Amino acid sequence: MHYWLVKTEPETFSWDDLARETCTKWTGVRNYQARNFLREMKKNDLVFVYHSGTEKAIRGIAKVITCACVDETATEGDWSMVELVAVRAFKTPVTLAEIKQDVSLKTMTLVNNPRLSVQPVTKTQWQKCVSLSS
DNA sequence: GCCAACGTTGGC
DNA sequence: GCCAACGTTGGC
Repeated sequence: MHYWLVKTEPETFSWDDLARETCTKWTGVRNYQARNFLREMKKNDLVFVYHSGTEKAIRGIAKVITCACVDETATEGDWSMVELVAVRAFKTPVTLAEIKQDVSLKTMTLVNNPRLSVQPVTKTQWQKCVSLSS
């Protein structure tokens, strides 16, 4: 059981879009590091969904329903996607500002490498963020 | 294989 | 709108 965080620009694809669908193909990742993390995802792993841009907050939790397979939207190269389903929205989104303020979350990849679109989250970080969200 | 130039992302 | 950080590209 592993924990992850995926980023999305809400103008392009938002948490609400995800929540509306029963199965979302998480396509379009075109970065090797991010792709390799996608490939490590296993069915039932849990995933924070983060909005970049003006919001800069984790909006909710999704679940991996099928692990990595070929991203059919890629016209060239060797890219992967997973399928996700929304589990629940956060009552209170956890903002980047809050995360940066919290000493125990300073090591989150979101803080240290904000450009990475798929990132691992430790169990400790996961639980802390969940506790901030209610 | 190195590195400069360039493009993209994302926070501020 | 700006800029820092990072990744990619291409010339050598």
